[in-house]
Formats: sequence, structure tokens, C-alpha cells
Amino acid sequence: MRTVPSIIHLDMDAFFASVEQAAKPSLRGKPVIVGGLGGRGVVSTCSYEARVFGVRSAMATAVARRLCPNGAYLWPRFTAYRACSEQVMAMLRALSPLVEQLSVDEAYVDLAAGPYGPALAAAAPGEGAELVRAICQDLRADIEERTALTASIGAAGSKLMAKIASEQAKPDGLVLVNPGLERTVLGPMAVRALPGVGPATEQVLRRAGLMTVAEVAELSEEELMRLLGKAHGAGVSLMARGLDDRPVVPDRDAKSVSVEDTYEVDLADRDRILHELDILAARCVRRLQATGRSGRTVVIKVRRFDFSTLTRSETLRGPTDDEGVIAATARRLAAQVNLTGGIRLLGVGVSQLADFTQEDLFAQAAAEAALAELDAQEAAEEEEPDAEQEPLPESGAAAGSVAAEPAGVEGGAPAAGAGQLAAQRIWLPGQDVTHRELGPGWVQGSGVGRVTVRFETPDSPPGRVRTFLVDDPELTPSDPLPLRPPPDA
DNA sequence: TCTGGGGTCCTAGGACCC
DNA sequence: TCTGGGGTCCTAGGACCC
Repeated sequence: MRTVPSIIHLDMDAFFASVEQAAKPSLRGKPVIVGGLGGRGVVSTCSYEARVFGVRSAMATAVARRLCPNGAYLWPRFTAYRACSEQVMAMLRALSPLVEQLSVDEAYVDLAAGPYGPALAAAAPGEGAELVRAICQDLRADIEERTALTASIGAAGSKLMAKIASEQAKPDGLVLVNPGLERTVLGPMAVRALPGVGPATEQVLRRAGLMTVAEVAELSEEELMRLLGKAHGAGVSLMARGLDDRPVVPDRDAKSVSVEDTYEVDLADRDRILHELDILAARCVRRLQATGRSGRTVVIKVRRFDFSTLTRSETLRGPTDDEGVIAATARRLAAQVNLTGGIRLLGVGVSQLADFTQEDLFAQAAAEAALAELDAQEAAEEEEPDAEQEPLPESGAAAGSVAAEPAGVEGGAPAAGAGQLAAQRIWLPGQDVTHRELGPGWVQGSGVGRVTVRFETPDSPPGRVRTFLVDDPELTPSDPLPLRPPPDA
């Protein structure tokens, strides 16, 4: 156990909404809701101004609109968020090689493994804590200066307490928990404060009369394991007593890749469903190939009209990144599912990832076979042991069945992107655009053949609104602008 | 008011092997 | 010949997180 609170957890405040407010001066101080804006969309993130109205993450956007009818509702701009995220993560990596990124806006850092490590190790406990405080305040100030965004930080002797502290620090704050005070801090908290305790676990604990962490900490590990199961019970038992020795682990490899779509209207037609699976398989494969990996288990996910969800999976004989194989497997799996009554969501995923493919294995096997052949020729004539000539059903048959399909259906489907948006003249609220004369702005809304654009940039005053025909050739989609001018410029 | 998309980890049963 | 136990893999589902 550490004597200095040298593990920090950093969490960007209302990340997506904050990026939007930084990019769009007219939205500062206003309720901003970022998420899916279709009939089945949900809120990803909302600004603190929106939370006053009761808007929350994961809430149906339709509900949010009723609670907060005058908010700005925007589609997410992931490219812009990723750019900000990378800036922040780079700043964290300057503090330590041990940076564990949990999501686009959240990370642990082990300061003891970085340049401040020796000073922290040499410091008396009180001095060490003050050094951590200074490092964190500098970091928060640097982040705000370089990205125009605020971050909250928790610092403690463990990941558990650092995470709890950052939650307490929000928004735009810093909280340290000195080692030794874990149980004092945790004790009065509701059980839901523990990471990993969600609605189901909370219910179980409440039925056992346990509301606070201190009450849970009084139970024995055995009792908690009986209530919550082996692994979860043991984990909650340790957490409740403030015990956590998990190390900060950088760069963990992904274990699965998946894509899914919820459709505006339930799908009923079988051929349409199979076609959508092909499209999802293609998207999944694109992501897989971008990471240079391949997968052995293919899984499909089906959510029915009544929100009941099921999965079907099949493990192939070897890893693949072949679109035809994955699409054909997905179709085979779909044949096992009752698709009647309407499908609201489809997904395709791949797990058991490897850094090579079945084809690599074939090539390797062929090379080995060739060598063996040479050896065999050199050796005395001998009876060949029966080579196991089992066909490889997944690869062989599946690829064949796809080739037999009407060619080019999925191959001809265009990739959705800025180009397609431009061609179809679909303007999404929040989207970056440029007008040839009026310059950069963003789409405020569109309908009945018109699109409304506000012309402003991160460093301009709030801008004016103009309306155009949706197919106005002067108006084009554009890339996000940096929230702050680059330091050299 | 009606529920996204991307993940991780755990459990449990059955098959299969030793 | 019958019975049992343990380990591993596969599949399906669920809880949880951001």
C-alpha cells in the first residue's frame, strides 16, 4: 500500500457537451444535449445547464426534449472529441508511462512511475500529498489552457479511491484521498458509489438491509459471496473495506470488435434483415482490418420489437478477417433465430482475436507441407499417413456460398461519410460546414428543403444565423476547427 | 417517456477428454 | 464394465461501465 496518493483518475467534465460549447460560442452557458436525435436516440452527454432540467445520460432523447425543450440538440462529432482526447492523453503520458485509458475522456495515471516518482518516493507523506496536489492543479490548468476544456481529478493510493475522488471533484475540481482514510471516506457513501455496483447489485444488497458501504464492510467475504456470487462478492468485499491493489496497466489489447445499428422502424422483411447483416459484417471487418487483427468467434445480436435481446455465436476453426466468411457466418447464425414480429436492432461482432488469420495458417501449413514433401522424397519410400482432409467448413463453404450470391449487392453499397452526406445533402445538427463567402459555421437545423447555419468559430463572438437551400452549392461539410490556436501559430 | 453503441467480465451448462 | 472427478472449450445470457 502506498503512503502517497500517487494514482490519479482524470475525468473530463461533460466531455462531448463541453467540446460543443467550446467550439460554438453561442452555446456557452446554455443547455446542450449531445446524442442520437432520431426517434430512438438517447442522450450521450449533456451540459450541466441541461442537467438542471433533469436531463441525464442514457435518457431517451424524446424524454429530454420534453424536459428541456429549449436546449440545443446536437449529433455527436466523434472526430472532434477524439482530437481533444488525444491532446489530453498526450499530456498525461508526459507525467508517466503508466497511463491506462478507460474511454475517450477518462484515464488512470500512476505518478510514481513517472518523472515525479523519485521526488514522491523521497517525500514525507504530507509533503508527497502536497506535491501531488501541485502536479494535478498544474495539469488541470494546462488542459484548460491547451484545449479550452475542464477536467476533474481524483488522487489516492489506489485506482478505486482515485476514481471515487474524481467523482467527488466534479465538476472542474480536485480531490485527494490520503492513504489510510479510505474507510472514513467510503463508509457513509451509498453502495452505488462503488464501481461495479449497479442497479441489480444494489437491489440485492438493499434486500439484505445494506444501504451504505460501511454496512457492507461489516459483512464477511463469505456472506457477500453467497449474496453476489463468487467473483463479484469477493470484489465488493475488498472494495467496501477500501482495499484495492490493482496496478495501472497501459495499452490493453481489445478483446472483441463489434458494430450494431438500431433501426428507425423495425425490420420485418427477412431479405432486408440478411442484407443489413451483410452491411454490418462489412463495417465490422473494416474495423477489424484497421487494427490489423482477425477473429475466430463470430457473434450476431438481435433485439426484437419488444426489446428482448439475444445473441448467437459460432467459433470457426481459425481466425479470419475475411468479409465473405464473416458475413456468411452471420447469415448462418441468423437462420437459428426467430425473426418474425419485427427487429429493432442488429449487431455483428468478432472475438477471440488474433494477430494472424486462417489464411496465414494455410500459407504456413503449405510451406511446412512443401518442406515435408522434400523430406519425404529424400527419405525412403514410405506409406503416407492418412492426411486429415476434413474440409474447413467455415472458411471454404462459407466463402463459396457468398460468392454464389447475387454479386455486388453489399460490395456496391457506398460507405457513409462526409462525401455521401454532401452528395445526399443531409445536414445534421451540430455538423461543421463552410460557406464559400461566409466562412466556417455549424448546422443548427434543417427541414423543408432549408438548412440553418450559425457562423461562428471557437475564438469568435457568438455568430449570426443564415438559412440556405439544402442543395446550395456554396455550402460544404468541413472538418472540426481546433478549440485553441496551435501554440506555434 | 421509452429505452444507443462500444466494450469488459462473470456464470452456468453441456460436450469432450483424460 | 461401471462410475467418478477434473479440466478445457463453447455457447448464451446478464451485469456493468462510459
